[in-house]
Amino acid sequence: MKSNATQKDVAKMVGVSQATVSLVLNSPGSNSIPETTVAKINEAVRVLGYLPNHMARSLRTNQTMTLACIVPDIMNPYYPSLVRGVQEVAEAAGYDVITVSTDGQKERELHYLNMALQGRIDGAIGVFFGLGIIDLEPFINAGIPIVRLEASLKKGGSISIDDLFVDNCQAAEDLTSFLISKGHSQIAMVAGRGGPQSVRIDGYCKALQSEKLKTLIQLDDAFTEEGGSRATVELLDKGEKPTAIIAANDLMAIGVMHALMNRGMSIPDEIAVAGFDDIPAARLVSPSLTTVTQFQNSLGAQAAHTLVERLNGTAIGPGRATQQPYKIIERLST
Amino acid sequence: MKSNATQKDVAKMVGVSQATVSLVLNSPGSNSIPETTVAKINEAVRVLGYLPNHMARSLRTNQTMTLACIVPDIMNPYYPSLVRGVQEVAEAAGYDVITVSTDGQKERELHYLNMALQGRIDGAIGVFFGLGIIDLEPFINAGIPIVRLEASLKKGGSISIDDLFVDNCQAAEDLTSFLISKGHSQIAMVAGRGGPQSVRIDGYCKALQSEKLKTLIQLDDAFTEEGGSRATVELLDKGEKPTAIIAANDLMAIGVMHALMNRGMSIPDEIAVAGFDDIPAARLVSPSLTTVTQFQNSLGAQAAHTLVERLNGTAIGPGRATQQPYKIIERLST
DNA sequence: CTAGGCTACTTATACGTATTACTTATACGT
DNA sequence: ACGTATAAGTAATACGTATAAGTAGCCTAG
Repeated sequence: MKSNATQKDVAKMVGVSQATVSLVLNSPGSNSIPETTVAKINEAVRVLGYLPNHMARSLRTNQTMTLACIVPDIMNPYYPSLVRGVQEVAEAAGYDVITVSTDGQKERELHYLNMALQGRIDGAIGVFFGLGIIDLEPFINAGIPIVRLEASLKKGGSISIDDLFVDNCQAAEDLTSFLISKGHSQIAMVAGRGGPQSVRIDGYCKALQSEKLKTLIQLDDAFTEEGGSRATVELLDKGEKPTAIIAANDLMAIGVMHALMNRGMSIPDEIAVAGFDDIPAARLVSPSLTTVTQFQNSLGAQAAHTLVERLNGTAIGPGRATQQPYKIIERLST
Repeated sequence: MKSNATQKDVAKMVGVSQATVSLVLNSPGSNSIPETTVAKINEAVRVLGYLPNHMARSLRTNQTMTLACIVPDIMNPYYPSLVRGVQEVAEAAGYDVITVSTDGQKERELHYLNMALQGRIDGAIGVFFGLGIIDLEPFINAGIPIVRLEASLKKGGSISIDDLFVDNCQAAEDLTSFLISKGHSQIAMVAGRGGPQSVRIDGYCKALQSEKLKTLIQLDDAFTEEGGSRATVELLDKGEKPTAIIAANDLMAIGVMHALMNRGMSIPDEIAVAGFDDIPAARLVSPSLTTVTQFQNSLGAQAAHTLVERLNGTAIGPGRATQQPYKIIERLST
């Protein structure tokens, strides 16, 4: 079915040609069509409930007014507010947003980027785990703007891409220093193995080394609550007695808290805990979790802004890597 | 830019007509084109990196292979897993999914549904706060399948729409009965004013009345953690001494827990707390929260399944309202 | 030896729009 | 009265695809 009125129908009703209808609809005011005809066309549009066919228009103009927002997993509590930020800015600029989850798989990341080559989207904002800059090059070369969100400054070489990055190394260093300033000297780190956020471990080490304190890192395979719990149990069973634990993300931090509470340790009196990301649950747990926010909502908004500027030609020239802010949110767990 | 190879380019390279290329690409095997030609075409497709232009194809076929998933707010922790469920099934069936947030505003809900009339999507799955069945009728009549997710059985009258609903009234009754069976007789309910989940209050009342117990309802404007806290404080300040509190959703329940802990009350020993929705934070708080899951992931999958069946004609006939399961998840807060 | 049938295609058209190039009628200045 | 400028449109075309309808050549049955 889906039988909508077309410009032809509108034209027939008014008694003009389809071209005239298109003219009136697309250049409001600035053409030679008199008020009376414009009014008649608008009335017919209203009566017939005419809506432009998006596919036809896109085919003609080669513009879809649609962006892709590509994230690893929409169920990961870090991402929804990022997505929301993208949507807000994009829609204000007249773009619709397709949000997709890739599970960090390279092939799925590629699949969605290929939508651009199929003419389905005009550009993309993405957190890519699988794809490197080399994989993105064909898209850039094809003139498809991509804004990448990264956990650290990436050197793109000669390839021109817009990167938004939060300096997670520095953030981890700051968080660690913050704990040192609170009087802690035995600070452990609990993290997942590999992953794009391993720079957080680097920052942690840097802060401790500059104070000549010793590092204590416990890894687990999973970046989840369970992973955090498991790592903490292992740590304690080794006989370690840190006065503070930094987890590589909030989910792990909450796992750390659970493990500690199970051992009857009180937070923050006996031991402090801090995480990364400021997921919604961070302020909901007891005690509320000290963490580092990356202002995901603004980050998404900024990304969309950058992409839209590329698309409408406001921004030209080579891609730029711009640093985005982070902030330690002190709560009751420290 | 976006200069891709077209079927015409492929045809030219092989030395056949564009129609032949289309034929080969769309009816694999079942036509009169010999193996050798097919092979040559496929090779040219590979060499040129041909990808079908989605807009042109959609214009021609009047199918977009894209669905909309319309939710009030992707940042609300209830929705991501629903969305994920939709995506999984839809993509397996060859459909892409556009996820959008409406903030429950009628106009935005309409805006996104209008994408269907513009030929951008083939169908929609939605949680509609603003739109009633009357508003959806034009879409149904236009042959656009919509699957609606509801918190209770809605009578659609003569209008044929597919509804998936979880009997929230019964769920609330069950949850209340569950607490009664645990020995509670003073059970309060904390809820937001209005909202589509007010049926949960009905279920709560029903359970208590059938046991001749008295109801105690405290309302607040916000369905949030703050709302839950505020309502709890008010309740306690009135001198009420419930032994259990049911909140209208998990966020409020967590607010309730915070308020109680601030008063030095221990959960669940002095007072039990339960919520609805099983958001990710529910198992992360301490004590972990007893709640009611609606199996959002399966719910989304089921919705997508229903929609796909409508789209490919597997399911015909009038719309059906089908009940979906829920389950009480007992955790440590009760 | 010819009608019919098959193979392997090709030609032509339509989807709904945006846009360029063109046309007709009127108005205007001289 | 004539040439030109302007107003108010129209006609034609292209975007890339799917598909219905057609065709040329060959083969086989009768």
